[in-house]
Amino acid sequence: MPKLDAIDRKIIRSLQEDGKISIGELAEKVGLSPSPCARRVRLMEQAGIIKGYAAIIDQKKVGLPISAFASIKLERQREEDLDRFEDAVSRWPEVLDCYLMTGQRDYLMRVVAADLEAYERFIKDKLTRLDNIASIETSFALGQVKRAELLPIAR
Amino acid sequence: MPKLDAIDRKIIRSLQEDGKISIGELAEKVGLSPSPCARRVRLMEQAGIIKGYAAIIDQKKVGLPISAFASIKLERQREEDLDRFEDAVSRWPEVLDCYLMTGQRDYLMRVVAADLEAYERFIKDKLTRLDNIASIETSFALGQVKRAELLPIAR
DNA sequence: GTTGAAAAAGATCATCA
DNA sequence: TGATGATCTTTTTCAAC
Repeated sequence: MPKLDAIDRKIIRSLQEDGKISIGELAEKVGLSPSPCARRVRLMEQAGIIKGYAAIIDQKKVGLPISAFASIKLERQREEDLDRFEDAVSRWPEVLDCYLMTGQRDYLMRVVAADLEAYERFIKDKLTRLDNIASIETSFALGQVKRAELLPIAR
Repeated sequence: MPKLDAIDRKIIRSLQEDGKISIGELAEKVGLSPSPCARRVRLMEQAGIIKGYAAIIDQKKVGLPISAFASIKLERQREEDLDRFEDAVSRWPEVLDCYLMTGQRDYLMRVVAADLEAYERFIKDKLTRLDNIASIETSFALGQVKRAELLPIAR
């Protein structure tokens, strides 16, 4: 894994703020000429540091105002039980974020939905269909205060 | 606010999967010629449906392996108390996600950090400096199972 | 909404320092 | 690792249909 220097970090920062910035502009921002700048970007893409580029969409404006957080406890926590659960989660498009947690609960996931009914359908038709679920606790978000893409990387 | 038809939704879907796809390729994918396709993208950008474009960065690979979830309860919940809290959150780069919640806890936020010490510093130097914090409960993520950008929009 | 063409901007690559 | 310059691709912006 290549080490990141100050210029790499500047590049990452700029690309998180604007993924569509041109190489020329980016190069100018970080104090390089376009070629070496493009080379650094390519290397970071290949190394998986830059995983990809995405348009950021307003959830509400596309009819998905609900974010529900579900805390999930499994009955068994062997490696293969976790893998099976994680495979399922990866396939469900309603689950936007999912973390394996320390402490009481095993997983914390954020599920988006058009309304409460759609969320209930997700729980009933998908989540509870898995054997191995010990408990589910849901809290709903009243609003998104922040969802940032910009990681707090040292300058 | 313009209504989204099936083609708009396809465009959104493609742009979430690859924010850097060219207009030509995108047009082909959604079954349009480039000009109207570019126009639809521009309109959705202006309407704020597409909020922007960002590079997706691997948190671990840039030295930020810790994700901590902090549940926060405020002492007072008047409009202005919430606003003040949300302003602070918006300014703190360590907080990547933050939601206003129903139920017992007022806010749920995800804080990223290089290590536990950095997280503690965030809590001590920033979060607890706010008056109006009644309680903080932290759980740590052992790993990120999923963080998707692709919203589950009806086809 | 489509097509086609021309102008402008951007990406890429070989090469040299 | 960075700079330069030639080349090739893509985007944008028109017009006309």
